[in-house]
Amino acid sequence: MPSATVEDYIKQIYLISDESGTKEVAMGRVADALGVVPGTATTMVKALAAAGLANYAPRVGVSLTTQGHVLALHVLRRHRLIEQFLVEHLGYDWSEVHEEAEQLEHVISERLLERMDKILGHPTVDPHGDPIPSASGEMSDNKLDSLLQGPLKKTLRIARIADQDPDFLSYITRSGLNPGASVTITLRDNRAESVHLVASGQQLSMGWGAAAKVLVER
Amino acid sequence: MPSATVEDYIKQIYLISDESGTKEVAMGRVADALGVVPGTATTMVKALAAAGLANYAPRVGVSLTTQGHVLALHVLRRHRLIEQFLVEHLGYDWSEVHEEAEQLEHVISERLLERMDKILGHPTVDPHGDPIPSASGEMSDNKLDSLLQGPLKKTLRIARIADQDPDFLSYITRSGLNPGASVTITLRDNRAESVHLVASGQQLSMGWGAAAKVLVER
DNA sequence: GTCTTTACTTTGATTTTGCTAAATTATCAT
DNA sequence: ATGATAATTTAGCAAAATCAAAGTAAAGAC
Repeated sequence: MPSATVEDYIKQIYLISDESGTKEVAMGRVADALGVVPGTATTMVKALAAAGLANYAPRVGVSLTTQGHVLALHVLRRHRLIEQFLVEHLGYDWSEVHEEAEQLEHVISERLLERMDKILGHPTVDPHGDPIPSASGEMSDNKLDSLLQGPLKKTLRIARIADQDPDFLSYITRSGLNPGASVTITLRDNRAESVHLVASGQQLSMGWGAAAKVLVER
Repeated sequence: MPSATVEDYIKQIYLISDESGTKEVAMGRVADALGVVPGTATTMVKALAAAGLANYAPRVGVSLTTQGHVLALHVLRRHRLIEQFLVEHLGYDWSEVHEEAEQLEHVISERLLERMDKILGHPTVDPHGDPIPSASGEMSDNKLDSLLQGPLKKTLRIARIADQDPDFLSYITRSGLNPGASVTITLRDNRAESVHLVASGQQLSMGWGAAAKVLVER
């Protein structure tokens, strides 16, 4: 069985690759994501390659093999199902589930995972709106617009918040921008790099950095 | 934070001490319980002593300090609450919860533990009838008779099965001797070292080894 | 086209954790 | 006292994961 550290590396490589849209992930980004010095990442990624989980090209980056991809989706499935379970059945707030899931994802058994899945009714997204891979490794990847791309003056639905930081998430909650809530983009100001919104009757504005993390649909 | 291994050592020392009724636990028993050679146990127990969790007297044995005792009860609380939760809320059979809890007990957060406790209604025993220490470290220790000591021809209630082996537990289930079930001891045969019972209308008999693990009350 | 910056790799070492094997020593029962 | 049993000591291994620091390569600056 892969160690918790290996699972974390694979997961991060997957997430970075997915987010950036590139197959190869630069070592620097891996090192950053794992909070280690670059040399450590290089060493570890070589080990992943030796274990058949990744392809490593020096000075280019790392990509996942089929096997690595499968593992990444398994880890993500565990993580997100746990988050969903904590919110649905343990009374957790969605802003506080990440840390707990981070630990549990490495020790939970297949059996427990599938029981949770069944009890939850085979959910396809977690509390943040992140898609949950199926047991067979499929995952919906409908491309969503962020508040930076979505149309103005239309009623949109918050589909996903692409950040796990509790502070940011509770700001989102306070602003009435939880997944599922409705929002209308009233104005985008390119000079000020800000977006103006109306959500649950309230007017508010946010900078581009934050707006990019709020994904909407419809 | 103590490692999973440290927690396992402390837990086992507690359990052996509790079961044998002696404060000091011989190193051999520790080594056996943890599945290591005696030298390993000696080294580890010295480390526990250095960490203030145990008192170690060479050639005598190991006992827990107050701190170690507190830790042991915490670990036991986690383990047993998890077992109870798996049975009550995840549809686990009581014979299969032990392994899962063994893993989870080392990573679950205090917060999650207390949520589970609350949702379960602050149970005082787990699915095997083992008492669950309270958050403040108290634990009921009503001395129970086993089938070897209980009175003959009285209706007794199964209170606890003092074994975690899935095989044994599913034998218990098949025999209708789950915790909570009623049983009557009809005969004890000292020559044959056997006990004869009636449980849920069925007659059965078991040897002393097995009978000692079935604890009854009333 | 050389230079410099930045990113990455290499090397060598360390730390932590847990373990074993084998030799030695103490304890206890007879 | 003697021998058996149990525990201890010592020395050492091995895996996992890390860092510091020196070296190298590639890319853009000029």
